[in-house]
Amino acid sequence: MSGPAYSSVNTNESLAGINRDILKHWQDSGIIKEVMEQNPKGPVFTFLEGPPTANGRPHVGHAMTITMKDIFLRYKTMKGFSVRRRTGGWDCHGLPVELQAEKSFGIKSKKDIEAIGIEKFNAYCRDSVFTYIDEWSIVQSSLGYSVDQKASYVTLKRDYMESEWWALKTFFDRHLLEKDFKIVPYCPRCGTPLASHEVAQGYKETKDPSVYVEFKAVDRPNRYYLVWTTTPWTLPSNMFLAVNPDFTYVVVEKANREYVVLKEKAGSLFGYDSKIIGELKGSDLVGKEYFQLIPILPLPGRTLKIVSATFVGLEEGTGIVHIAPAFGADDFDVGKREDVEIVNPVDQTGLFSSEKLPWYGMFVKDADPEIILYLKKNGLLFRSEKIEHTYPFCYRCHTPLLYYPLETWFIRVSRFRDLLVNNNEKINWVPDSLREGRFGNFLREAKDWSLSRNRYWGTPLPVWRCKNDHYRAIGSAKEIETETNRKLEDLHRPFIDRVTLKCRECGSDMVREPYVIDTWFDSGSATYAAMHYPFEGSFNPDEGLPVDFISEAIDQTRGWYYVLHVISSLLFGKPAYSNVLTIDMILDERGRKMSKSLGNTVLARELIDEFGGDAVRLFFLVGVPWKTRNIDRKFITEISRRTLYTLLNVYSFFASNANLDRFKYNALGPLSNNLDRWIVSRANTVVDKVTQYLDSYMPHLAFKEIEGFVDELSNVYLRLSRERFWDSNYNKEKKEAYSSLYFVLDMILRMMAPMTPFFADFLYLKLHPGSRSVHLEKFPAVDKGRIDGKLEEEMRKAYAVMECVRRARQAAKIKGRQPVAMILIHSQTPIDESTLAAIGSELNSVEVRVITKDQRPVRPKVIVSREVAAPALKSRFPEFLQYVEKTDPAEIAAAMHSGKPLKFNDVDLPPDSVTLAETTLTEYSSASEPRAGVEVFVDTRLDSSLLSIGLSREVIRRIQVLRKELDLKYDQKIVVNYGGSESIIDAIGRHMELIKTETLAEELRDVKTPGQKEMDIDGETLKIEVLALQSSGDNGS
RNA sequence: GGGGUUGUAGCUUAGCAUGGUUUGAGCACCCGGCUGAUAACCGGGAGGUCACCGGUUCGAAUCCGGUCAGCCCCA
Repeated sequence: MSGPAYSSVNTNESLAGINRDILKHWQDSGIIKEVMEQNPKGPVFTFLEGPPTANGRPHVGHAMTITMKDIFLRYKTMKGFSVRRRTGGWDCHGLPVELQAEKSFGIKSKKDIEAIGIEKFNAYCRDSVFTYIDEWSIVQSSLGYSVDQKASYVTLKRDYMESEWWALKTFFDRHLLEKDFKIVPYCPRCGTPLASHEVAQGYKETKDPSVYVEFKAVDRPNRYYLVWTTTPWTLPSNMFLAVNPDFTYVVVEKANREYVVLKEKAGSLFGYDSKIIGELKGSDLVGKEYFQLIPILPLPGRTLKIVSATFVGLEEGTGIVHIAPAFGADDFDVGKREDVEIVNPVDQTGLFSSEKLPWYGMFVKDADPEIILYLKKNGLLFRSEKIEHTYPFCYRCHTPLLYYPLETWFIRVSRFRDLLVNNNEKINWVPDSLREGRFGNFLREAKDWSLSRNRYWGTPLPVWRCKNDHYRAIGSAKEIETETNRKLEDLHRPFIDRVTLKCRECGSDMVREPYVIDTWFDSGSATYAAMHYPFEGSFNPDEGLPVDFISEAIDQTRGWYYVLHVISSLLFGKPAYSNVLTIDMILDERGRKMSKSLGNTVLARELIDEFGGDAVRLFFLVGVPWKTRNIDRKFITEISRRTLYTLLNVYSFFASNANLDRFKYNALGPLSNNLDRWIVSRANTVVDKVTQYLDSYMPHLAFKEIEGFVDELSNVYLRLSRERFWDSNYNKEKKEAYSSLYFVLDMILRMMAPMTPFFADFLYLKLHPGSRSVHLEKFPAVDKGRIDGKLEEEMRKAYAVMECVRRARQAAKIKGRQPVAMILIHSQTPIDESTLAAIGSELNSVEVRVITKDQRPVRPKVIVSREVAAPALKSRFPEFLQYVEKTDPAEIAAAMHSGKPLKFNDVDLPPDSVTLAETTLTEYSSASEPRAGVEVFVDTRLDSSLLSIGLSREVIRRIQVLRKELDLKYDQKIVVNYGGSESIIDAIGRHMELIKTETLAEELRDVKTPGQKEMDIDGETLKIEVLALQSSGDNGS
């Protein structure tokens, strides 16, 4: 004989334990690989992993992106897609890695690195990027991330870097990769420019000087241009003043000097009674000459003059801007436009390097006070104060950054703004607002990409140069190998630095430009470089781009999303991806950003160990993914209990009953019972919605739908169906009930498989003892034929009736198990009586009747509005009250409906003096549910026979409680010894058979025994003892 | 300083694109009930200036403008 078909579950099983067991099952039986290789012939769905760096530990935010990605990988697999590029990826290069290496070596500068040797330094970097690879791997697998970790792309690999070289050479040949002299954010202590995202990390509140200085005009003896700056150290390098040609400027007279400032600023600078002696357009000022403010540095062969610039704004300063082309991007552009030679008296360590200056050898920021003093002495200082603002500091050594002119290699992104914007239109952004918002805005003003870094650990820039300034880009390792006749194992520094080439133009030696590239170029190249394109044939941009799906956190809009988009657009002309799901940050329990300094970072591992992967995944599914959310451990428990433990119990209920009846699921045939047809209809409706939500990348809405359905299954369907499952008669309808419950459970588990992969598989395997994994199954398809919208609507109404009955009973203090004689139901829309039958057991009434509006047991009631009627009637008001009380409300109602104003003793009553309402007849207790349009009336008159049944129900329940206390088995037979007050004994006597069947009692004995427990039922006494019957069927376990 | 985004009960949130009874839920809390799957459930209660100010409108959580705060990005 075979055992039970459906194995039992421990309803207290820990989720973390389930996760571990299922993971082991997957690993032992090769299911993970099998899942990833599903549907080889199916339609293709391509994913791309955004590569993290494994030199840090995965935190809760990483867990969330993993969850989001995996949901869609699993969903698409179950929908029959062949999911491609299902691999991880690791970002390996860059300054943060170097920083860790420096710390570990205990060094601080580039000189130190070169003293150690680049080879040794880079070897350390290479190892350190995988410091936490094991922890990442554990987190990924314990979250169920279904990607091939072994196949991960790694940006430090030779093949990967070689593909980037190919791209860079392509750009070089198209004149998109060029060397330029530009202003870059630069750390004078570290001797390197910083990437914009690095700069962003270092903004701090700081106090800086805020000075207004006077530039003397050439054309008018006493005229001065008033200029504001927070960087006095740049004043010796002033080469222009800039005004906005569209603004209006005024000339203010004060202490024998004429000052030119923006009209709007005259009041705040000179007081509102200042003497304005002239007004000029900005364009009138353009071209005017002025004297050098600090006449020390020579300005070769030119005069100083005012230029026009639209970046001059109204908010800050005086409307006249000091321009030092060496120290600001806007300034630099002016210098370039005017075609002047840049004056830069500051060296690469941030010290004044011109011996002519009195501040020679000082760090520029330290020279600020001295310069202010100099200006004051020379009568050029109008005002000097301090302001607080944010300024970028080096995130590594906290030195204030300088905007400094350097030779840098650029990618000419700005020429392709239109292409970038057009390609953006083809992307499905979730949430939609990013397309036009943050991302779109950024594209419209896309800047040239400053690509080169004066550093060590990165993909080397593959450009060589000879002494005659001929340049050549290399697009493959082979190109070098052929030319040098030497094998090139590693493309990194310092090995690549040793490669010299012969110049094709002049024959002289070429050496490599000594830069590495921005590490963002690495990750942004993932589309093609991960496939070693074009050196291998497995990827073809015509078919392989855009990839179908990527998903990252919001900070990647300007990060990975951007670089992917730029590189793909410039290289292949098309967008890199077509669907993007973006999530926002998880904050700490108090809503603060997680940060190392606050020590409030939550590691992914901690959470998973505590709650299990499924519970953690569920937490991410509640609420809108692209809104910040606070981590809430109590809620993680709560959400899994609400859904997963409920399902566990539903299964447990199913399994224990189905096994008793030896039920085995075969197929879902036609259903005769309304409840069964209803829950199956609901299941299909839910599948339909969930499918739509997942297809539009709204996982949270999909889950919400399932969550609500699980509740409905447990608390409506099962609650109302329990009696049917306990029926000893194993008939066709009971089989249908089992089949329905099984069918619905199966659908739910398959829908949840992408969301809670472990738990869904755990129960699925129990439901399908022969199956290998739910993840090898299909996502449930909607059976439109099973959807009955009208029935669903009817059930909603029936459920509302149930709630009303409970409320009405409670108001009349009649317990649920006390039967009543009559319940009347009125519904605004027709209500189907067969649906009401489904809730019959809950109503517990001898008779249930649907009535029309007129049949309701109510009478009209007149309500007098005292605050309206009393002032009109004055002393007659009490008389009026008496009249209303005595008169038939119907009479007053008729008068009100006549349309004429009401009168009382010849006094006109103001409108709204009385209003009509209804009152329920005293024999009934009523309740209504306006949204469902139903109203119920419970007959509160209980005769002795009803009360007697009620009492016997109470007795049954007490016996059941004792059974439970004794921990008896389902089918354990018992004997009951009872006693108590007269009405109880009478009730037991009258309903002996009912009590026996309900409690599995062989015998009820009216005797006094010492073991009897005494209890109180609404003032009546019941004494009772339950004894297990030692029968032959007792097997003791 | 600029751009984006969010702000609804102690907590998690629905509603907002298409304005319309008293802003719905869940958790936690209090009272009552139910319980032969459930740490479940049901009824009731308390808890909301829908961040704030102003505008449009007969009517605003919803549309518009501004302010404040958090977060992201940029300078």
